[in-house]
Amino acid sequence: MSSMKETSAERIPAAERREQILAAASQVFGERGYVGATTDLVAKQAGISQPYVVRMFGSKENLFLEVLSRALDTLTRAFRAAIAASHAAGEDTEARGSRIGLAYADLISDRGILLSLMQGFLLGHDPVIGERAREGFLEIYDIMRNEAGLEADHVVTFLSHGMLFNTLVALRMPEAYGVDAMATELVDCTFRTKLDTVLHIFENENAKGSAARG
Amino acid sequence: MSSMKETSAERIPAAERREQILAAASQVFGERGYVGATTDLVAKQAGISQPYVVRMFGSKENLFLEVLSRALDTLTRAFRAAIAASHAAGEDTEARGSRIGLAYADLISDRGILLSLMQGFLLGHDPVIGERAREGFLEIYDIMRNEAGLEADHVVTFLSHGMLFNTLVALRMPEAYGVDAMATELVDCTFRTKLDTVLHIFENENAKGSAARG
DNA sequence: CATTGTTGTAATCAAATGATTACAAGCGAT
DNA sequence: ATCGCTTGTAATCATTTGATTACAACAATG
Repeated sequence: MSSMKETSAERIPAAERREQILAAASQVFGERGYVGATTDLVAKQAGISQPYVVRMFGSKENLFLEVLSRALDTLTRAFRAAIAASHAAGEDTEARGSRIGLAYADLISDRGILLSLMQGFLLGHDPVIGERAREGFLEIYDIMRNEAGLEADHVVTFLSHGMLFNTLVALRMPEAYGVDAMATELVDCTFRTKLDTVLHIFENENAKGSAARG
Repeated sequence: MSSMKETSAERIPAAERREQILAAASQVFGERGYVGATTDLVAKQAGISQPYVVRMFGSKENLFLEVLSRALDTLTRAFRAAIAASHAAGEDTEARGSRIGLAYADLISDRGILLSLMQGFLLGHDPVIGERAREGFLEIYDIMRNEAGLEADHVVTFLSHGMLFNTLVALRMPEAYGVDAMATELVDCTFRTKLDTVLHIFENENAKGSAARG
């Protein structure tokens, strides 16, 4: 459906190949982190050779920065759309916050986006990636504060839930849903309306893993 | 004062050396993550040779697992102490939640603890570390739910704030305090009563870095 | 003082990995 | 067709790094 290994070695325009690599990198970086991901894994996921990945982006660091920027861009775009819709509907800040929350949760459909962001946030010590990650986080805060017009406390609460959301996804806690009672309750209570989507994603992921092994 | 490079090559009992290594590893793993940290960096931080680190724990993975377990243990101990104190004082669940929150925030005095935990949470894909991290997270949830007696929603809100707390520390956002207006407000609003502690820690860290360079 | 176990390191290994080089193969324009 | 640009890989490099080995220094014990 979405992005299997597909396309094995045919000639494809660089711009299109670039998108494939970015999609693959988003998944791999999101799953293994910046250091844990290898350019070879990204290449295999994109169905091309490792040197091509490096040449296309110059370095692994540049590739990650590009993934980070894309993720940030997708997120800010989604937030601004939600804010515009909220303004058009004449909602109060409470409703606006909820609407943005929905937009955020929708991004889970591509795990790579939220997880690559989260992985970036844990790289604060890195001189270049860390700086970019801080900048991105502050941009999100700024949008909610000054474009959505939410109170500081409201934004902090929102971001808090977002971080738990990301953490549970990174932890693969949904895999324990229905297995462990505490996990089930925690996941239930965290993902709420997006529970079905989340469980569906992890089901697919597990099935894929089993198929690969079997 | 706390843990500089100290003790250069003297003979020290294995048990004590073990603690030094664990303290060093907690810092290094918290800062660079499991993959990004090297046994050599841990060794240098502990003031010993790299092979000794590996031999003492068998493998880097075992070392991380031990750091993770220690961090979890410190945290659960602090929580249980707070819960006991709250019960002794006959507080309601609201006050109990606040008290546990204080206990959590106090752990920031050793950045390694919270950051190593957080780094562990992002390793959900790892068969062994991921499993241990899930188990640890659920143990925390279980304590708050069944020992502190908090409602599920209350616990989720609590954990949410904790994850934002950790994320901002990992991002080194406090370094932008007083520099960037948005960052200042965000940090202010997230760390609240622990603001002084947090800023103090980052000041020391920066000073140490400058001293090392200069 | 020899013996034995503990504490520690220098040297080195093998594997992983990001990056580079050289080269091949397709495709469009003249 | 062939020249030149784009798309792609195989082979290889240099570094990093977790782990291993061999050995040294010291301390306790008899």
